[in-house]
Amino acid sequence: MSAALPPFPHTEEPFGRTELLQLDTAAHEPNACLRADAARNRARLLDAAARLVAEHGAAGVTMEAVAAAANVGKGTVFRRFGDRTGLLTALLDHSEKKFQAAFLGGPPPLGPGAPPVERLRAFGCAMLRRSAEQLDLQLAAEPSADRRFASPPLRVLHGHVVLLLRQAVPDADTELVAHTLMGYLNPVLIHHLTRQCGMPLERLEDGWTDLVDRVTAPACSTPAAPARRTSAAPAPGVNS
Amino acid sequence: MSAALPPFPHTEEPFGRTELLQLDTAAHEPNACLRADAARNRARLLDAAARLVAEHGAAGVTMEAVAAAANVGKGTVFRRFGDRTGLLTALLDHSEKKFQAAFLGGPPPLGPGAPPVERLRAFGCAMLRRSAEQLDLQLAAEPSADRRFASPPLRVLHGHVVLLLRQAVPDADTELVAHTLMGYLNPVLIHHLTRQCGMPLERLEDGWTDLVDRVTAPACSTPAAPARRTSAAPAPGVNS
DNA sequence: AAATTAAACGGACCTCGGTCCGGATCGTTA
DNA sequence: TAACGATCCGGACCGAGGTCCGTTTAATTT
Repeated sequence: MSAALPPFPHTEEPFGRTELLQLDTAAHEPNACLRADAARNRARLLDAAARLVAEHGAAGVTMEAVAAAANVGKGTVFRRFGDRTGLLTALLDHSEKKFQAAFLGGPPPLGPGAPPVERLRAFGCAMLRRSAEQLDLQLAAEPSADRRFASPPLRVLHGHVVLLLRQAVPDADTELVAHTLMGYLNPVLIHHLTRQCGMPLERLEDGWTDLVDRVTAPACSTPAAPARRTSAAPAPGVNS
Repeated sequence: MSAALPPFPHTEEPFGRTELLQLDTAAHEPNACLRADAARNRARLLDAAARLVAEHGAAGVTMEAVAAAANVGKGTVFRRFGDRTGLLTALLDHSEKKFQAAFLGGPPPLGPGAPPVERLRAFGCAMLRRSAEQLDLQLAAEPSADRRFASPPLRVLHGHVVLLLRQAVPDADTELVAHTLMGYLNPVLIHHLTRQCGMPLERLEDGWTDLVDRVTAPACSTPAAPARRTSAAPAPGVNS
């Protein structure tokens, strides 16, 4: 119906189908097999974009402005990054990679070594703090609807949480619980709570640890939980 | 910095500052004190929009198209509804009102009369089902960032959940927990899970009741919950 | 080194959301 | 009913995202 053939053959796959959990470095290592000029322009563009963001904030990152500032045609920007969110995402990529490395292989309590529940706590707090900076960029990069949850970075994060949850609360629909947890860390929500409602970040962090505790608490005889047809199975559809 | 004076004096307040919880009917009753021609055009526009949505889906609702279909100038559309999301929101308004009435004053288990936890369960399931239809419209009406959480409809929903939570789990930062719960019901997430991952709605419903149970479970000695500086107080900042 | 081809380039062009403002209308007051 | 001010109307206009397609260029083959 709408599955248009790629208008640009080699657009930086806005959101490829990275298979499950694994550092998505390889698939995303940028200047890998790019033609020389392409790589050069990519660098120029990213550089220009960063400059613009520094000068005029995320809102100042106009596709035309970036193109101009990089001495490059508008079409080139779209070819490389697909669309605006693609460009912004690429800008955030560096910080993203660092964070992934931290909770996948770094030292405890974020990385492996600590008990799952504790890692969950650390995970959320780290994300909250990371979002506190970068908030404007993250908001601007927020893709509407579809891609939002399909994006590789989010998939990695989600997958990580699922893994930890499976250890902490095996008897649960971890997929769904993970989405709940991740929802709490949604930049849009964080923005609303901190910037619009004026909540201090500490309160959000407390809320997070409390949430983790509640969600991972042993099911100690909930009073009346009628007819729960809990289907905690891996699920039929394409997971994510 | 950006607080522009209203370009249009009488634009249907996209998102007014309705004070706290209360059926926002009064404040929003549409054709109230509108000039005759304005009211007439408002009706025409809404009608045209509905027609377009029926014919071409939510994506077909272009501001220009609506204006044309209603035999009205483009500016008029913006004057009345502020922007695209305002128009879409107005379209969803009817269903919204019905739903609000149902859980605020309707029969149990949705309305008052049942125990809080049970009402919470019903609430989520009802929302899930309501979203299942209307999904495309809701997605299209989704305002980006800012207004997302400031919108009166969402405030009412959120407020309701807060109220129920205060009864069910007095010792908790209900504000935050409510946001968590509402996050689970986010149309974008529902869309992803049902349409993109192919999860059956039933699974989401099970997930909801399970979530409610976990979150409202009595705090029965969580193993090791170190140094939780739980500040469950009404909170300093502007609540929402 | 010349030929070949896949990919990259660039900018004209389109669409759509949103703004502006001169002129038409409504509702009211005298 | 005549005049007046507040409100509304409409469509020209603007900026930004996104597409197209003819041209240029980097890599590979002969």
